[in-house]
Amino acid sequence: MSRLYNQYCPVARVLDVVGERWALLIVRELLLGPRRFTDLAEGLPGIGTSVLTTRLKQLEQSGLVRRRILPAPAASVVYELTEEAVGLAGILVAMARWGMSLLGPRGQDDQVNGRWLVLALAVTAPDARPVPAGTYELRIDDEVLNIRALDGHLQPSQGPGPDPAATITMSGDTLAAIASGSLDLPSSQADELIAIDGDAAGARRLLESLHH
Amino acid sequence: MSRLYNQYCPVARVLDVVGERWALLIVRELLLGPRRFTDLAEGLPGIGTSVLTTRLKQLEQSGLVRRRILPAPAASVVYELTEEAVGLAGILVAMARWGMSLLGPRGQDDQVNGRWLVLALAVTAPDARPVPAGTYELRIDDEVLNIRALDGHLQPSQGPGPDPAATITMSGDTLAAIASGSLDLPSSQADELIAIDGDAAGARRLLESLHH
DNA sequence: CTGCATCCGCTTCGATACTG
DNA sequence: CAGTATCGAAGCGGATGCAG
Repeated sequence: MSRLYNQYCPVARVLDVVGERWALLIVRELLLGPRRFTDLAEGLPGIGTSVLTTRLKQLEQSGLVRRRILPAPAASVVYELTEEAVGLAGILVAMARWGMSLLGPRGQDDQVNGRWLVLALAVTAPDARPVPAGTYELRIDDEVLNIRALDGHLQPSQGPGPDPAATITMSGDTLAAIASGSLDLPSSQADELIAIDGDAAGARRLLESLHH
Repeated sequence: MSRLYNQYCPVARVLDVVGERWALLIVRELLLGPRRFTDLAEGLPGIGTSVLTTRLKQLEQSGLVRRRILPAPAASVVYELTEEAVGLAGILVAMARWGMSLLGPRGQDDQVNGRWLVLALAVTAPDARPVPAGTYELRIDDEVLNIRALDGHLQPSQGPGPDPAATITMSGDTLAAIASGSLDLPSSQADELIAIDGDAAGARRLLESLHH
């Protein structure tokens, strides 16, 4: 078991469960949908597989993560959040919102990942101009994600979007550049780096909300 | 510097700054007002003074905590949250809300502290029946705290309340018993353990919201 | 190939003792 | 009171090994 604070305090109890290194980032990875062990390891550079194993076991024991074996023919193991863990989303959202102010310019050795920034996008968008309702599919570095927009609220998840209003293709580097503000969105440079198929206006509105 | 994740992700950036052990609990302690080094150490059982020193330096360097020397005649050192850190309150609130479901019955060796539960009180109250507006002073184990209620929102802070509508005196154990549900509030047993001076109805309403 | 377990060098933590 | 010094124990990161 992890080292406990032994405090009768709700905040301390949360930290008992997800306060150790990597734990909340694992939850972040699973927020967009189930993932396999190696996918998680890849999305968490530097974690070390033994720590990942330990954390997954701890999270499973805490009832936050479920280990599930996909039905044939896949037959592989995936990890997914339980219903208990959906409450954690509120914490992640609060962290992501405040963290946007800490993001600053992209550091020398900062890794970039499409799912991280899609999450950031979904969290910051409600503060910006509303995005037209619909599903937007994002293809970022060979990863396919989607965001469902409904009355100002944005729900991100992994996989192709069902009946997308627009499909946006770009690199993670480009998305990071938008987030950092180093790439202006209404620019010819941006048009070269971003391919939009479908509702271009809505897609632009979505991306604009990442940096405002 | 602390070990960084090196991810261009708002959540990871937050964890870079407050993700290490004890960091968020230090912020929790400071949420109710400035505190001295030894007060912090006392409110964080098991921390070890060298870790506390390290964390305070890191938080100061991150611009979240300010080290201030009180004017004469006190002339002692206090630590307080900066304006940057107020955004952290949203994270703590999200954690406290979700953490209430993890709280459960009080464990064998769970420490109890008035400020922790006052924080819990302030966070859960908006979900319950509204508390009449006004300031409520809480005296818990020789610690004096207060909660300002205004249209459903509760703002806790340390020290005596200005012009309190009611003064509530009780032990931390009693407050924990209410939170855990092991002590029913409208009961003769509770009346013996809780002393209310002033607006008893409002005070009861406040305490009721801790367990609903 | 995936999903770990094991080992090792290093860092961090917890606890206590000590100092201006 | 406000820390610094110290030291054993625990945890982490990286590499490697290996079974299904």
